[in-house]
Amino acid sequence: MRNSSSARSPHQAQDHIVAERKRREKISQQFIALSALIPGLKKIDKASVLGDTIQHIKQLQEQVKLLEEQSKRINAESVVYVDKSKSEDVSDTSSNNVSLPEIEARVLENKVLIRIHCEKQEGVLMNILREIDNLDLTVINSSTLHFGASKLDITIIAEMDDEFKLSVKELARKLRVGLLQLM
Amino acid sequence: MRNSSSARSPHQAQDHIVAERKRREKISQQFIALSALIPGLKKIDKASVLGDTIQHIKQLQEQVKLLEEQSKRINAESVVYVDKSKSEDVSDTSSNNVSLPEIEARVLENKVLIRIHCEKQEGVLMNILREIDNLDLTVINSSTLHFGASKLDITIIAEMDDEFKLSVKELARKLRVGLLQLM
DNA sequence: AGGTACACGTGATGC
DNA sequence: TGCATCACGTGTACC
Repeated sequence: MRNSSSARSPHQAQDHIVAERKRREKISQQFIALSALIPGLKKIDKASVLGDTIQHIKQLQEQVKLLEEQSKRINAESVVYVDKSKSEDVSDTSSNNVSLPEIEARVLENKVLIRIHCEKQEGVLMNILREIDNLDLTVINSSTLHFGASKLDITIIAEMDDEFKLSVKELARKLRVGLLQLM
Repeated sequence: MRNSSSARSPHQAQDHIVAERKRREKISQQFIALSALIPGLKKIDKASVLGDTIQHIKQLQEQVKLLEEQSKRINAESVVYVDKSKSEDVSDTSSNNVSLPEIEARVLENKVLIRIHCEKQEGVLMNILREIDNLDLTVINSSTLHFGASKLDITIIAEMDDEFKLSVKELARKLRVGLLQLM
């Protein structure tokens, strides 16, 4: 109604205007602030800001969910737990009980550390050493520890010739190939 | 000006009104959609929605950043390559400096294998053994190999008392806590 | 009552 | 010329 229920004294009307101005200003500022948080925002009209914000939030939430799942996986119980949560998934649901050997290789300058965690078996060490020899590595030190009744934990420190350096990946792969065929 | 520069024919004026209505409706809908994405939102006025959205986005972005860093750490930090045919990417672009010790624990029946790969340092072995003693473990065998000039690779086989069994996770965690405070 | 919040119609501006 | 977007003042409703 033009002027029935809403009677307002002049100062009230002015207050109203000012208040509304302030409200708009606040919202406007937040739109600006929000825009700054949305990457790759080209149009800055309200609808676009809101739309892109919605998309961005969805994307972020999805990403967080994924990363957290991954994080859970890592911290989940496995037979092997490596500190720094840097772990290899060893939990093998589909695997057969005849556990395959685990082979790990590290390279430091021209030295290489090779570690094999495997089933106790006749002649394993010899085969490993032969394999290492094939790779032109010189053994500097080695240790063979018996773990329980059935497992062996072998660690070897070796030296690489300068003219024949390998990446850790290649190394582990070659060792695996060499070892698997005799198990 | 009341009616100088802005002359509008009746249907134009009506179009204007309708268009504006549509625009407002769109924005309004997006506010609703946005509200649904913000957890723990109590007030639903525009200012609050925008404010909480801003906060939520910041929080999400922070979280993503953290998780991604952690993820990088996990996938990159080490030069370790474990077999199981699952290739680890070893490429380390953002590698960090002072490598923390890597602690690994395995449990087999009442035996436990503990392996620590860390910087060469005075008294490391003693501290480890003390820590192991604190955990009521009995050392059966151990090996300390020097890897290059700066690294140590220590492997220990120990026995757990039946009445004090630990999970590998607890074990590694306790060892880490015990070790980190002296590095 | 006094404060807060909203939707509306309207004039202005920029492509 | 139109079309889209905005800020404004205003009426209204809720507590």
